Amino acid sequence: MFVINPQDRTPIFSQLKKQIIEFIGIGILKENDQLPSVRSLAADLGINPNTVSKAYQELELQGYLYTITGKGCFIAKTIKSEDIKNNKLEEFRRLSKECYRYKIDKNTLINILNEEEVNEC
Amino acid sequence: MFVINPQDRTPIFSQLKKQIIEFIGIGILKENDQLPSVRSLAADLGINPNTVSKAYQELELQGYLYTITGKGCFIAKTIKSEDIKNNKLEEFRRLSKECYRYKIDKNTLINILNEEEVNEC
Amino acid sequence: MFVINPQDRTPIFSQLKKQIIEFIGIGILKENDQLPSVRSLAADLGINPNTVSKAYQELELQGYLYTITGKGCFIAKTIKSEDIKNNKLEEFRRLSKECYRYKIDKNTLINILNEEEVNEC
Amino acid sequence: MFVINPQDRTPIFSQLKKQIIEFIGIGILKENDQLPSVRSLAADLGINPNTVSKAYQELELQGYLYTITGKGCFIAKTIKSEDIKNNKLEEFRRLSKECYRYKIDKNTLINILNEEEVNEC
DNA sequence: GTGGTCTAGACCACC
DNA sequence: GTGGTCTAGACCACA
Repeated sequence: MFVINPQDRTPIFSQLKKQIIEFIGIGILKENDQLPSVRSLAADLGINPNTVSKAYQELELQGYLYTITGKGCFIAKTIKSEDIKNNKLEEFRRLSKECYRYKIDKNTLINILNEEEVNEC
Repeated sequence: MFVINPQDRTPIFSQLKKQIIEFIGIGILKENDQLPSVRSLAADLGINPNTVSKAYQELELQGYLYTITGKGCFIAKTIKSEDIKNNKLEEFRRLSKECYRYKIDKNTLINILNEEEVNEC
Repeated sequence: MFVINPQDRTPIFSQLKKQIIEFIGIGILKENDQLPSVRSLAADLGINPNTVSKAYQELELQGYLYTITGKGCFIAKTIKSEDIKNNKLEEFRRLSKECYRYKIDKNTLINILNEEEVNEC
Repeated sequence: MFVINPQDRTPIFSQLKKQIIEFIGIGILKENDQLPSVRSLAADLGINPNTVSKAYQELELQGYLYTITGKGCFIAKTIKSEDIKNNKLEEFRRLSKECYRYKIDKNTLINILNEEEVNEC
């Protein structure tokens, strides 16, 4: 389900967090879905359970998960899913602004949007 | 000229590199322009000279700068400007793809493009 | 009768204990009242019978309950009610002290007391 | 400066977090004050640096601190200090409500407030 | 020097 | 079985 790239310089627990947030955003992980257990996921990915635990705990602090000790970790109310989309939109706005500063033409950007829309189908 | 945010988690030398590259891309820094000396820039920004030095060294390795010992650092051929645009476009393509995966509507994205185009004027 | 919040980080058996003690304090549960059986309460609350059992056992150890094997669990002498009030008062004193240390004004605290007194009616 | 009670069942890192938050609330720790380094505090308290680090990191996630890698940890904008007071007030309101439910008289509570106010001076 | 990450391995509480 | 905490010890990046 999740993929860790050891070459990537971003910390393992961050890679994991990012993927979980993405899966919530895309809708693969839904409210009250149970996440794999700390130990099993660690074994699957070949990493230390503490590392998985750290990812889960930070996600809990940020409100993406809730934990029931002795039972497992579960996706929190999907309100967060809207937050995730909004973050993406903010990122998009920032990047658009940057493109304009580099004097990139709006039509060039819209062409890319059209191309990728087709790829997606 | 440059702005450093020490609270930002991205290393200071990276912040500096990024801004120099951006200035080359936008055209504020042109071929053969001289950069401020390591010491003076460090003093201006209130950071360690080693940090400035590290930024300059990496930029030289990547071909953005050339150094003349005893004289200073200078911007290398501005051809890089095109590369930077292309990098931005690739980034834009990647982000668009992601937005579609999040089921964000194309019109929402185009609206943002329109809004930012106006802001830019 | 009892309410369990599995998402709450306090262990379920503690939540249960706390509510039983409160009910004794308020007078809802009186001396010699019978508590629901371990199995039925567990079924009602959708939790593990072991968890209910643990709560009952600890309460018995603390003198709040007595058990008659084969018949069930019963509330012990209600004298405990006074103790509970005193505990609350001690807690109140501790918290008041803390508020003062935080430079919170006495009038602010009295206002809250007045507001809640009205709500209670 | 900080005190760890190993007898206390609450986790060490939580005890530490709590004390730091209190110190911010009381005003002992102010905006931009530097906290002791992870290693030195760990040595002082006789605990593992990782444990201190965990406390600091959670406080950062919650907005109480900011970290400059290579320099240290610093108290964030004191806006948080208001939050801390408000949390105390909420706690006070909850406890007041509870006292009333136990049929504790308002005057009893006000007497305690008066007594503690004197002690504080 | 600073903090950040990771591992290995231990022990605990809860269900 | 679940997650939570802690230690010891290693290595890295940054200033």
